Amino acid sequence: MSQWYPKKGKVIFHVDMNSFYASVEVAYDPKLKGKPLAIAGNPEERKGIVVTSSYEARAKGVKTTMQLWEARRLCPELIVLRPNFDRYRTASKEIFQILAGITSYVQPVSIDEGYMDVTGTEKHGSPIEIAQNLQRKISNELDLPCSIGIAPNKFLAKMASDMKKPMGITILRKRDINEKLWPLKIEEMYGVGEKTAEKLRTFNISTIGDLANGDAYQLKQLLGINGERLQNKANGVDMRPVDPDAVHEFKSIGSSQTLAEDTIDEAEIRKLMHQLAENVERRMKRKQAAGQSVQIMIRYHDHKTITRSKKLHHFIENKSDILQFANELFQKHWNLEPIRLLGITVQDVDEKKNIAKQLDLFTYEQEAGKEKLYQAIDNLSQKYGKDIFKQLRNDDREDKPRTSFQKDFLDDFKE
DNA sequence: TCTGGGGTCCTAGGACCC
DNA sequence: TCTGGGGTCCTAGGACCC
Repeated sequence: MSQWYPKKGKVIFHVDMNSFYASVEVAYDPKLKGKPLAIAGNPEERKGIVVTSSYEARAKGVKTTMQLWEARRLCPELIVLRPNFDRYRTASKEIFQILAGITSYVQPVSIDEGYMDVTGTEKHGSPIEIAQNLQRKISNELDLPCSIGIAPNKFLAKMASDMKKPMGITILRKRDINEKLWPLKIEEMYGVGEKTAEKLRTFNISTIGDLANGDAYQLKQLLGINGERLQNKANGVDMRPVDPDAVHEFKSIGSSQTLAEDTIDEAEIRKLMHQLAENVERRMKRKQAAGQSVQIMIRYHDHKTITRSKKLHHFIENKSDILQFANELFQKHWNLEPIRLLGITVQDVDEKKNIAKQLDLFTYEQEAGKEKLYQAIDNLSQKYGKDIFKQLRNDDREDKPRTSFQKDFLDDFKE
């Protein structure tokens, strides 16, 4: 005899560490417990802004991104520490190891938060019991507080974890959204920032409920594909799976820095470019990665920011290569006005083991040697008109059979 | 005083190919 | 010949998140 079962949905957790950097510092030095604490950039320079603060500091009005001098004015007894990223990375690894004790479907989304798909893990208890145990374990073993949202999908879990802090556990079922989600102001919705909230307000949409029940066609006109997605989420619909591999699919690695003072001094700029290229190289090495385009970012004195990038024909990973292409872009595009910030990012990045799969090793080596040639062809084509040379280059890229002219040219050129 | 630094995803125009 | 449409790649910028 067949029996009807309600189709069971998924159970998704969103685990969110509470004021993570500050909490790690307190766990590391318990004397800080109960005191107003802020983690901030260099207080001597203008980048001295609050990155995170303890709840004691928040009670005095200290907020993330606040200028340090302002935070100190609000809270004179504020203890300020510089960030210690190695410490935070270590704590993060330990947290995710604890989560992995329940299921392998864990997707870290940043250093201090992640999703879990705990569907079918009944042997560890009911969802609420699992959440309580995780929270207790992270607190007992690492002395770190977290909030956990429990829901049928990622979006609702994310919104739920935000509802009770610190050390909260919140369940947000589909049938609860009308009461718990819809009254929230639209800017509290994950994925809605200042600009989008502003646009939505012109449509008289000021709560998540307004968005859920808004005109789908109008929303699409206003926000494109994002309008559709946001409205679905507002209605509790989000099909994105928890993807444990997403963390390995990083796409860019960059480093940028605001200067102590705006500058046009080329020696100083060169020094900073070196530093940035070195940072990028170090982080690429750590991830065993290489990338296929280079982007620079220049922020001028007036805050105007430009990005310029170049796609390469081969993968790069070393400081010298990164610096070379970054410098070329910089020379070409700097308008000689005072610079406030510089950045270098390598894009189209992948782990080297994956690249080796795409390209056999022979090709990989060969590609590296071709870059100079391509560069020269680019130059020549600018000088003599581009058609013949462009064709030449495209044919070469695509490994089409070459005409004898092209072959001769290439051979000539190599010598 | 003009908010740091690390990211992801989307859009839109131009070039180019079919 | 200027006549259309579709698709992909590259580049630059914008919005958003932690």
